[in-house]
Parts: sequence; C-alpha cells; structure tokens
Amino acid sequence: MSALPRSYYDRDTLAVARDLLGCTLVHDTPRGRAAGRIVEVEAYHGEEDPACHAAAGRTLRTAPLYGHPGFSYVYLIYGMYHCFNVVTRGEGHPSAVLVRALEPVEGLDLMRERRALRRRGAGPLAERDLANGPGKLCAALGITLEHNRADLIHSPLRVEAGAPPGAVVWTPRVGITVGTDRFWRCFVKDSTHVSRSHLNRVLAEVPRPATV
DNA sequence: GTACAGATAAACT
DNA sequence: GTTTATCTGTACA
Repeated sequence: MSALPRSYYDRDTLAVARDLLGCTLVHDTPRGRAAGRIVEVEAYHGEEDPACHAAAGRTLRTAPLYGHPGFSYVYLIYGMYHCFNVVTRGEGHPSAVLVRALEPVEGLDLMRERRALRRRGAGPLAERDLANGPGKLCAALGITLEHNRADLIHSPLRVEAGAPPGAVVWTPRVGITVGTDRFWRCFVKDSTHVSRSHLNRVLAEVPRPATV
C-alpha cells in the first residue's frame, strides 16, 4: 500500500474530509507500525471560518495551513494533547482536515503501551478507547509536534486508500465556541469508534454541505 | 449512564 | 497574562 498522492489533498476541503473516511492513517516507527481506519474528521476552512486557526491570520503556528497540501499540521492543545491535521487545497488557501478518530487496525499493543503512559491508575484500555478522539489517536500513533509540517506523501507518517464507508453523518464541529453553524464534522454512521458518542444522538444530521 | 474540575505548555496579545 | 479544534478521574444517578 502506498500513500495517497498530493493531488488527493489539493481539492475542496469538505470533499477531502469526506473521502478520508475509510482510509488508513499509518505511522511506521522503530518500535513498529501502528495504523487505524479513519472514522471521524472535521474540516477547517480558510480565514473566513471563525473556528479555523487561520482566522487569526498567518502566524508562526498557523504557517503550515498556508503551505502545500498533503503536509501535516500538528499542534499542542490544552498543554497536554496533540491534534493531527492534513493540509488541503493549494498554497495560500489555509485549510485542513482534523482527524478525530480511528478504528485501530494494526499495532494494537503498541497503541496500548503509548496510551497507557498518559494514564495514572486505571486498568487496561478497551480497543475502542485507544484512538476514539483527536488527542488519543495522536498518543496511540506517537504523533507529536516533531511531526508538524511532515510531508505525508514521503514520510513514515502517511494516509493510504481504504474501503469507502457506508453511510456518513455531518454535524457541527466539536469543542469550539464559534462557527458552530457549519456542519463540517463528518463521521461513519455505524462506527463504534467515533469520539464523544454521547453527543451524537442529539446533534442534527444534514446532507453533505455545499463545497467550499 | 451524565456532570464537573483540573491538568499543563505553546502561541499569541 | 490569556487562550486553547482534550482527556481523565471522581462523584452521583
């Protein structure tokens, strides 16, 4: 299996978000391979999207969003967790897709080890809790700030094609206080590996939004 | 099952 | 000094 080509990411951000569902996020390291099927994503699009980090303009932190498609944008959130994005569209159009949840496929033991490092007491983690959140999947795959601005086409960190999912659902994005009117979160409807499952029932479902 | 407090550091004002 | 695209343990139903 090879990485998705750069042209895949140089498209409408919502289309890329939708199409990434069912693909596999893979990270090869000296400790082994960890991989998971992408089941939940969010689109962040342009300086006019108030929830996009680029809404604050181009800074040291947001520079990757303005760069080439097919590169990563990783940042630290709440001082403890990392969030992994893939940059979409051409240079100068600051937009990206946040990967929010994976269904573990390969390297489950490695994922469990990495995740356990972050927990205090606690028993063994259930398979569904390994990567069902943006911070969790970064921990499980060993993604840190050093993977910011990585070229996902030529890197141990990459996205590979996978079987398209069945029905998908679009809802407002999670964890933000602005831009909640845009239904730019997308997840595999039947997946048991989606984040914040307790919210999913009350959120409205809409057809695929217009392209951006 | 739901609700809440607290952890913790980089970037930005 | 403030903000933050989160997660976890504890408390309670």
